[in-house]
Amino acid sequence: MVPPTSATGRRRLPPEQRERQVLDAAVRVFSRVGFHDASMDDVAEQAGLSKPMVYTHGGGSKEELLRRCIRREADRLLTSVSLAAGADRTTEDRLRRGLRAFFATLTTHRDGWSVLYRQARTGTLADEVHDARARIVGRVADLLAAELPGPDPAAARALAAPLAAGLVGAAEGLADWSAAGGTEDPDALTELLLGLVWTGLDRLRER
Amino acid sequence: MVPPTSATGRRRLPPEQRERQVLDAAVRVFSRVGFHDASMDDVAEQAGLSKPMVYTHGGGSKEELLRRCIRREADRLLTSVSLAAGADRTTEDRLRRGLRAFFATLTTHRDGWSVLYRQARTGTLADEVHDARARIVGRVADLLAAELPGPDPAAARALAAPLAAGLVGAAEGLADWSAAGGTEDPDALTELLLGLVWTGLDRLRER
Amino acid sequence: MVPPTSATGRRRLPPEQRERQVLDAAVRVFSRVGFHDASMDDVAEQAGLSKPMVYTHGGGSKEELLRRCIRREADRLLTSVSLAAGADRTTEDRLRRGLRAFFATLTTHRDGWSVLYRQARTGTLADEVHDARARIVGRVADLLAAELPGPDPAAARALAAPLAAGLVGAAEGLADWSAAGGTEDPDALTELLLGLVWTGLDRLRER
Amino acid sequence: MVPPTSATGRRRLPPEQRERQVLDAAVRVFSRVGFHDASMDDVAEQAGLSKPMVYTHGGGSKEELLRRCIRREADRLLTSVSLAAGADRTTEDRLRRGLRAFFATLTTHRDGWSVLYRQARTGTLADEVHDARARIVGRVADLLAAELPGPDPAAARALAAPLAAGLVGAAEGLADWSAAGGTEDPDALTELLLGLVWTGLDRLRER
DNA sequence: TATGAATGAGCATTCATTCAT
DNA sequence: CATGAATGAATGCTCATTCAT
Repeated sequence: MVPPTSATGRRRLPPEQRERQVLDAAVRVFSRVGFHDASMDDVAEQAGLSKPMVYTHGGGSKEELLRRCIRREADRLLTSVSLAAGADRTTEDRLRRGLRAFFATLTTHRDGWSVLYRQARTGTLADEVHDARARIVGRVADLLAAELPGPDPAAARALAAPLAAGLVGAAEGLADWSAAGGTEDPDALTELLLGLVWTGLDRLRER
Repeated sequence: MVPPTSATGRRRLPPEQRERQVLDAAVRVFSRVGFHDASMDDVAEQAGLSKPMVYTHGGGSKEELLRRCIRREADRLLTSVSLAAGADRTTEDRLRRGLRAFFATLTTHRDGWSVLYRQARTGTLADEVHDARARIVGRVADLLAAELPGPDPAAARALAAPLAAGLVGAAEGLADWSAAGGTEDPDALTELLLGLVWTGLDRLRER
Repeated sequence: MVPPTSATGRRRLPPEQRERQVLDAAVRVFSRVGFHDASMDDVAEQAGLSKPMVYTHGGGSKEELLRRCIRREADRLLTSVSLAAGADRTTEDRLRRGLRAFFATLTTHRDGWSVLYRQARTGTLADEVHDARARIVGRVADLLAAELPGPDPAAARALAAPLAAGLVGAAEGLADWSAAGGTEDPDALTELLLGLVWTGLDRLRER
Repeated sequence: MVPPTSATGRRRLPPEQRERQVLDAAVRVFSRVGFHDASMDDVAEQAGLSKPMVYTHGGGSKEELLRRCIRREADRLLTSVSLAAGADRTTEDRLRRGLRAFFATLTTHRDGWSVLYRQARTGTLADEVHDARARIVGRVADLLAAELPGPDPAAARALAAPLAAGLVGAAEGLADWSAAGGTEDPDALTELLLGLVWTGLDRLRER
């Protein structure tokens, strides 16, 4: 009469846990073989569930499943960076802490990073990815805008937007370099990026 | 009696023109709907050719077709940047000219850029894309290494590599911002990026 | 409330029945239009199933499907002949009964015979067919070798092999003749063949 | 002004030679990879001609090309056997000589034999192959009918038909055995077959 | 005449998705 | 709730065949 509480915990899990189970599997599979080359069977197998379960708890379609993966990973990254950059004194410190959180999250959740940055940058889901990245860039832009001097906040915001885009792009570039064999130490990556964008190449070369 | 010299040019073209025709169509289609969601029928239709022509002049498989697209667009970008950055006096000038060429090429060949940077970052062709980007980053690293002072060239190279990765990433981020509604003026983009990486955020904010 | 037990039996059948269903259809289609000219669509339609079912229960590829057909039909023939020839007294009787079973099986399963003897005698599957036929010839050779006198069993085997090849070939030739309008009566066919190979043309003509 | 009489003899051959060239190539290619797996490109390449030439001189379609190959090889075999069996005294001698010619032709023209006996025994061309073989069987039946005693020629013919079918089948079976590693000596093959069908297994085992 | 170049049409195979249980 | 079994719809690729030269 007691429901089987086997090691796998097969039966009767609350929906939230099921969704997490499904998303975890999806993120892992998508990051490994790529969204298009991954089959729903693969996801189901990775999750240890049947395919209909994946559909039930994954949004009902493969595309929606990826969408949810992207959202979750973007949120994770955003939250992490926001929290870290939150309450420090100097701009440089806030930048440093934010970047460190960025790199640390990447390193810890490589699968999520891969789903967020390598999948589906064209096609139907391009917008989703674009939005996810835009949120991050926007948050960084907020940060920068608050620091840029001048009487006109609108002008500061207008300048901050492309700077944030470049800054985040630079971080991504460094992340790629890291993944391709560069250091994985978040602190080192952070200092490299600060050297580039904070100090400026100009002064860097005079060192 | 006049041979059909119509715009479509249905019959009897030299192989080089055919290949260009096929690659042009492929780049366009791949950039619009994405490699995986694009069918060879789509490419053929876009090219105004039959599918066998696409196979004959496109390398024999869909994957090889994308490979050739990637190579062509990477070469285009690399050549453009290399030529522009070539023979100027100051480092800043060379950086400025190189960046300007980078942004100008992107703006002029948005489809190619998309194929190069947004397709196939996972799966079998990931390496091809990675190599293409690595060549560009490598070229930038050469440029930077030559400018960095210090007695040890190896150390300069070691520092230049991540800086180049970050620099190119920043350029890509700005390119995204440009595509998403920011300015398309190569000069403006260049100055933005120079402000970020050359001058440094530090001094930028003191302005 | 009654589950659909219609003749077509569309849903939920045990795998064995499905496999039989698929193989039956394949044998029929292959024998009618030939392996190469038959499409998997044809097989699916003949089976009253969807194409994926044919792949699932037919081995996963067209070639493997034919392979399984060949094996099944060869087994059927071999079993039938072996059982019949088994335990009789005189050599002539055993030969007669074996031949009778051979012809009876052919007549009853013309499609299977066609798949076994007329498909794929070239190409990748030639070996499979060759092996299937060789097993039959080998069994007949065993039979003959046991009857041939002489002290040296190896020599008997060496002589039996080509004789068996000829004997089976003669049976096949008669089967063709039968299919082309000759009698289909297994007994009559058997006597004809016995007259040829047992009595010998020599004495036949003296009758 | 003189036409190029290069080693390959490329230009301006009489149609008959062209047809032979094409058929030779086709027989070779078909026998090597099988009719269905052979492409017209393969045939053209083997012939050292362009594909349109193959169409022009090969009957206009792949199927017709095979048809002509089959006919030619069947004629070759039939002529050879008929000539050999023609004018001898005893039945046994005529049978022996005919068989010898049969085996000799097989051995000498394995490609032709393969085209005749292994290709297209199902599908559209089955009839063609069947007819070719039937002509051979019919000729043998004529031979046998003339030798069978009895007052009624029709009865003799009726008996001769299945016997001939069996006899030719036996020869084919031996030919297969020969190709699979048995002796290739026509005389040995002939004696084996004579032992089987002329003397009879009955007396063979008393030896 | 002889051919390089072009295509229409077909076919094996794979999955995302959904019932019947 | 959970699933094994089933399928509709695509898609990559090939090849016999035919023009334009």
